Amino acid sequence: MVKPVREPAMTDVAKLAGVSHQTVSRVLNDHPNVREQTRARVRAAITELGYRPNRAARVLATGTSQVIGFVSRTSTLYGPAATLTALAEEALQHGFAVNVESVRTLDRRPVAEAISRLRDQRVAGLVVIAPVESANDALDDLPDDIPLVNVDGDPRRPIELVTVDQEAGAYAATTHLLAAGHRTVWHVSGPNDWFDSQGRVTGWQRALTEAGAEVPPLMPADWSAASGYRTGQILARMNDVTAVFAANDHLALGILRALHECGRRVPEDISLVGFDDVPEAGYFIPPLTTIRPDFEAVARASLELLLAQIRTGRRLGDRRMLTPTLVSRDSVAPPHS
Amino acid sequence: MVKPVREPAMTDVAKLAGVSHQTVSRVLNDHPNVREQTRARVRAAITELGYRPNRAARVLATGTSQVIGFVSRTSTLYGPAATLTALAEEALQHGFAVNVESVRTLDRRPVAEAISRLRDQRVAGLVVIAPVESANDALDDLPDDIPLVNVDGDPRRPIELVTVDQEAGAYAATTHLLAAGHRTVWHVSGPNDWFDSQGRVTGWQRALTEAGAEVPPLMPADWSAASGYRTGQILARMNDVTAVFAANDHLALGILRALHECGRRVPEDISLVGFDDVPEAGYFIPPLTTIRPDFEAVARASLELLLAQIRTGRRLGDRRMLTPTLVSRDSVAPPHS
DNA sequence: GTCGTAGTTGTTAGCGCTCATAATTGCTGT
DNA sequence: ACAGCAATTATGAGCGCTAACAACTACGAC
Repeated sequence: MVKPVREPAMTDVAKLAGVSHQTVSRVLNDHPNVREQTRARVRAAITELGYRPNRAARVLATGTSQVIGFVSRTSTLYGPAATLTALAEEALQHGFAVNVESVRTLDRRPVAEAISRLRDQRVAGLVVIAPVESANDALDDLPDDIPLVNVDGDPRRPIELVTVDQEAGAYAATTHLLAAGHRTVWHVSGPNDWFDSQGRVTGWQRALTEAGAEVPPLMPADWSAASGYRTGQILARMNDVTAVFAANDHLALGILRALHECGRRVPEDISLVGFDDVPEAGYFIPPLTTIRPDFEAVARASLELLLAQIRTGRRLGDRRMLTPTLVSRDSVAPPHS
Repeated sequence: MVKPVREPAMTDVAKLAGVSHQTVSRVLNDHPNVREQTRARVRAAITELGYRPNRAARVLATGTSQVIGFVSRTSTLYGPAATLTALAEEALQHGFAVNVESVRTLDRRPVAEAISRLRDQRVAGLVVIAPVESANDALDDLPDDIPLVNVDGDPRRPIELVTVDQEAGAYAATTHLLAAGHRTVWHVSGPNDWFDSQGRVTGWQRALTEAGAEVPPLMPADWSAASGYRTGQILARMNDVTAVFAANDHLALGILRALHECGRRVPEDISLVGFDDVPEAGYFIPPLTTIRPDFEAVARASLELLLAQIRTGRRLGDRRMLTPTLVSRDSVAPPHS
């Protein structure tokens, strides 16, 4: 590991193949106008030497890399994790690698620093998961000559945005509950600085209002099962509650347990709908009816918008809003009067 | 975004500050022997121009980057996701970025290719999550001059390895159940090509054997709640089963639901212990007693071993085995005779 | 036989940085 | 005031690649 011999470079390959380094470069980049025979000789030399092109040199020479920067909060929340893995794989299909910067909080400073580090590496573009305002602020500092896609970000900002239609999802969830015969639906929301939360609240309210149903007070929580549990304990004690829409599945899980402990049955006494369709949602007790966003589609759309920017060289202001679907399972039933 | 002016480079800063580019380099790298006044002038020029150092050029010049390559299977399994985020953050503390390569399968080829791509970028080191044999095979091709840490890999291979002591965890789970008074413990295992699964099976068997308990047949499954559910349906029909150790929490969730549906109560009729302590395990019905590996510690240890290799310039053959702890909740009780 | 042309290959000059080294500066002490 | 020395700063040569252009091959047309 003490560097005894330096790794073979293009010139070494060239020498061995008896051509110029430029020809090697041509072969590597699949340029036309290289005789088949020469190409073969170069290929042979490459494998013989175990040559691997130096990306850094290429980046330096071309001014751009085949790497996409990804910024997200450190967390094991299902959504971001699912988006990341999907994105990495999708990027690979297009010949890009993904460079991840995790930040501990979504405050402006740390997000801006993460972006800055990524830019130092001359990433070809940036995908930022910015579900709260402060993270969006960090994007303001960016010059508009760098390809950028904002996932789950502020819908009011004029940059490329890919997002799940939270409002439509929440609307569907609420309507589904109403359609089952419930007079109204309670909502346990996520942190109120998240756009996701805000959208879900809006959709819930709209569904209620349109249906002429009373809008009960909001039950605020965060995304955790723990806070769902606490909220559930309150819900269980209010006997006019017959239907609840939880802002995500883990919240729903906590609620489920609280209701169970208090002897309120789901769906017989109370109906419940979640959001996210985490892989295990179908195995809750009872299996949870929930809203399923397509995270792979989010990743695909993000990459698409990003590549379009990289290709054309400028912001296009495109947006993609993906409508989630309702997955009906066993946690919803008509109220017993 | 059409590149009208090129980004400022070191020489531009130098010119503005009235020094040589080398002095700028010194300031950037915190070298001593720069007069305070000069340093200030350079700093001023840097901010005035909005200069950002070009990483690629630095990599080219030094032959090494400040980036760590990470290879893992595309998945939303809790363990790998948790390890990744923890690693990314830990790496940052040490001035490293993390470059993620997701692979769709853990077969040798795709893993080897992922590693190869990372090496093209001259990453300073590699962290590979290789929980099955085929992924480990891909590591054999690597020359030993590249820093490497294998997470959850084959314990028999002589490379740096960080792993959770699966066997100890399984042993603790099984013993816990035995200590509650159960005559024996059934085990629902993960995919049998995973080392994690194998270790858990071994630990379970050892605990049983040492206690002189009968070793019941293994119930094979994969990591999913769905397969836990299917297995649980069988378990529920066998009335000599009083205690079950599930290879992970999601499996346990599926089992919980199957048992519930069949009218078998947990823990009154059957006790259950899981593995992983996913954030929501405490909100299952009933709250799940489980084994908690410390994924942050895994990330920390991995980075430590990797940095040691990077520093010293060679493989040290170090290993770290992290003992998980038992988190006792409500899914275990004595059998009623 | 010479010229044009397309197809192929080679040459040169950077990209922006760090390293090794050389040159300069500012202080000592005498 | 000047050698002597350390602290500071400057110079030049790469790192391995690509882009632009130059140059060399055939080969048929004139």
